[in-house]
Amino acid sequence: MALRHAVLAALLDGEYSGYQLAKIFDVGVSNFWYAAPQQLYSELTKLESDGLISGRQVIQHDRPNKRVFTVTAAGIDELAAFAAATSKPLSIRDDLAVKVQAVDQLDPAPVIAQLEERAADASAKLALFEQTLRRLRGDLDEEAFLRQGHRIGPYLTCLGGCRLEREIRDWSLSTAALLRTRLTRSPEGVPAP
Amino acid sequence: MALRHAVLAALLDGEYSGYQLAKIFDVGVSNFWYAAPQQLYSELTKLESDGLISGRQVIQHDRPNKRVFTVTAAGIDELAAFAAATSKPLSIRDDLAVKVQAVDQLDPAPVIAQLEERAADASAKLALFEQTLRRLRGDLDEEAFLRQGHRIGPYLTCLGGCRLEREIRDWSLSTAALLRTRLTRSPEGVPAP
DNA sequence: ATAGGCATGTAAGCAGTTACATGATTTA
DNA sequence: TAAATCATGTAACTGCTTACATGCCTAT
Repeated sequence: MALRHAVLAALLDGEYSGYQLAKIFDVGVSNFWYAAPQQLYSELTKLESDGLISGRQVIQHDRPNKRVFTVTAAGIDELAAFAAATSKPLSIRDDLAVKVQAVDQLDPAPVIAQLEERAADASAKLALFEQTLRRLRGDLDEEAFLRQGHRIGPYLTCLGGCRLEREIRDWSLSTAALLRTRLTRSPEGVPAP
Repeated sequence: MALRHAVLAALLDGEYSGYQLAKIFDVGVSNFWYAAPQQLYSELTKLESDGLISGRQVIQHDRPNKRVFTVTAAGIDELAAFAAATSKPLSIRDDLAVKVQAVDQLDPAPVIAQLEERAADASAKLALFEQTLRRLRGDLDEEAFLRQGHRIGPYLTCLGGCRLEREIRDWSLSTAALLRTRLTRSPEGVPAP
């Protein structure tokens, strides 16, 4: 049970099809849960047969038809039970950090390049999240929205996503810059360990 | 191929046994890779039979004997190839964020409690990482160490871990505080969506 | 026509989690 | 003597990733 609740939470925002959810989960639902399309299609099937969501066919004329899903009362109950239970610790897995960890015994050039890419990706994601925040709060400013708005959950998680992306961007840039400096200071072969 | 390289990178710091690695990976190796003990024991077996690490028995009199491992030349090659290849995107999975996302339709009390726990955990982890930083840089200040030190990889990833934990702590605290405020303002039942 | 976005799946394989199992030694 | 720490595994299961497969509609 893992994706299950993330999908239920995402469907609280409204009706979505598997394809639409795939796009949402591709950016990671405000950064805290990634899922591949294939996972979603099979999870939706299971959730529906468990009665936690219900699907509805939408006929489209300009493009292929789709099935959109809504959370049922049983689905809300499931979410409530999940929220009350203890959480698994946050899990992070990062290839690039492994490379940085080992960078002293390795050619730093590809690591630097990847850090710079990562920074660019983080900037793009940050921009996306900030746009989402503006969309969610509408005319209100942030403080007013957080005080008065209904449905602030997605806003709060998106704020978390922004924080994270900012740190990733800054860490990646400063790490890349530092490794570059060391490169030029010891042009040929850093002293072997 | 996933844990593989994280283990190799961790073993660059020196010889470790499965049990010692388990403790390192339990905090998440500066936060970027978590692994359960059972994973490590089986991964170490595989890595050794692939010739990427080599084990050595250490006889201990005060406690059970252990086997410690070192990265072989082939292991370094493997890491180099890994570092040069493109990275998988950073992956995050966070139960608690799912709960926050859904918090509008749920009882917020347990979510608030968990956010506060999370903040406390993050503070503790931050303190631990800052201690690691001091240990790694020894007498030098950070700037000097980063300029002159050999083996700065673990320091850099640990800096990343600190950034992350700080954000987690602050986000958790401000989110918990906000949800509390809304609780007291609408004591009985937030208007149903 | 062909590339790209929309839309939904199946199947196989690999990685990660949970539960179980064992045993020595040290500290309270 | 009971709990905690050190030390290492096996087995079963679940969840995630990768590869493959299909087909519609729109824009170029």
